[in-house]
Amino acid sequence: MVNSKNILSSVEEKCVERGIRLTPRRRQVLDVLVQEEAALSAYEIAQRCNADSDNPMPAMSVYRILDFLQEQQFVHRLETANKYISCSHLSCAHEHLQPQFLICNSCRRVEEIDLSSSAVAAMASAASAAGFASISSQLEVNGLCDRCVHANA
Amino acid sequence: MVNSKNILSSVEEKCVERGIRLTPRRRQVLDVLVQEEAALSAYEIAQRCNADSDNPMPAMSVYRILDFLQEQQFVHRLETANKYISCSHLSCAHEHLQPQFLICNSCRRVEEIDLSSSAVAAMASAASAAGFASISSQLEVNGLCDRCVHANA
DNA sequence: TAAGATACGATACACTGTATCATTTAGTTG
DNA sequence: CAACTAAATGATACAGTGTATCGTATCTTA
Ligand SMILES: [Zn+2]
Ligand SMILES: [Zn+2]
Ligand SMILES: [Zn+2]
Ligand SMILES: [Zn+2]
Repeated sequence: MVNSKNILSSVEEKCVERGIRLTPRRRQVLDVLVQEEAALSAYEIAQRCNADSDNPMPAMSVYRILDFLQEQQFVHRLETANKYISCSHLSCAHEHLQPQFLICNSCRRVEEIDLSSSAVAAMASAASAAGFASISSQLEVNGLCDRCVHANA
Repeated sequence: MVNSKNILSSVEEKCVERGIRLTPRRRQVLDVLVQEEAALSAYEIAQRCNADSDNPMPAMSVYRILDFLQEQQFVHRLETANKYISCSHLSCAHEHLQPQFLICNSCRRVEEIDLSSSAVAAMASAASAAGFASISSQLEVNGLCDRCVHANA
C-alpha cells in the first residue's frame, strides 16, 4: 500500500508554487492513480472513484482532470494502451522531458524509467540510417518484470 | 507510385506456399496499404476501397481481413496510432520477429526498420536496471524524416 | 454431389472520447 | 460584503472505433 498522503501533500506544494488548484475532484483522481501500480483507463478510474464515494464521478470529468494532471506532468498517458499512470517523481524534484515506460505483460505494472544516453544514441543512430533526422519519443516497451519471472520460474 | 502489381504477385506466391488464400477482398485491402506510405486506420482503408470500387467494403470486413494480413505479417499495426501499414518486406524473403517503426510527425510516413543489436542491448540494459528481466517489443518512435527537415529548412 | 471448413455480409451493440451548454464554485475587485 | 469574472464541474448528446453474432456464400475435399 502506497503512502499516498505524503505524495499528495508534495503535489499540493507544487500546485501552490505553480499557482494552480488541486481540487477535491483532481485529488481524488490522482489518488486513485497513485495507489495503483498498473495503468488505468479513464473509465476504470471513474469506476474506482465511484467505488469509494457517494458523489459520482462522471467519465467526462475524468478526462478533463486527466488533461490537467498531464499538463502538470503529475500523470502520464501510455499511448499504446491508452491508459494513465501517476508520475513516479511526484514527491521529488526530478524533472523529465519525455518519460519512458516498461510495461509488464504479466502483471501489467508499469515502471517509469530514464533511458541512458547510450540507449538514446543507439536509437538515434538507427533512425539516421533509415533516413530520419531526429527522434523524440515517449518509448513504451513491453516485457516481463523480475517478480513475474521469478514467480513463473 | 509504387509498383503494387509486382509486390502483390510476390505475396500471391507466399500465400500459395503457405496454403492460404489471397481473396479479392484481401488483395484489395493489401493493395490500398501497399500504395500508401503513411499508416491508415481501418475506416480509412474502407473508404479508399469504396472510392475505387462499386462493391462496398464494410468496415467489419476490413477488420477481419486486417487480422488475417497481420497473422501472415503482410501488414503491421502501429499500436500508438492504431493504424495499419504494409510490411516493407513483401517482395523479399526477409524474416522479422518484431518490427520497429519510425513515424514522421510532419508527413506521417512510416519506415520499418531493424534495430541494431547495440540499440537493443542498450534498451535491455536500461530495463534490467529498472527491474525488468526481459523486453520484447515493437518499438514505435516518432520523429522527423529527412525530407521534412529539408523542406522546412 | 454432399459435407465441412473458410470467408464474407449485415446488424446490433459496447466502449471510448469529444463537443456543447448550463450550473456551480472559487478568486478578484470596488 | 456585494458584484463581477474566471475556473471548474455537471449533464447531455453525439461521433468514432472495435467486437460479437448470426446467417449466407464460396471453396475444399472426400
Ligand atoms: Zn514522470
Ligand atoms: Zn510483472
Ligand atoms: Zn515487416
Ligand atoms: Zn516526413
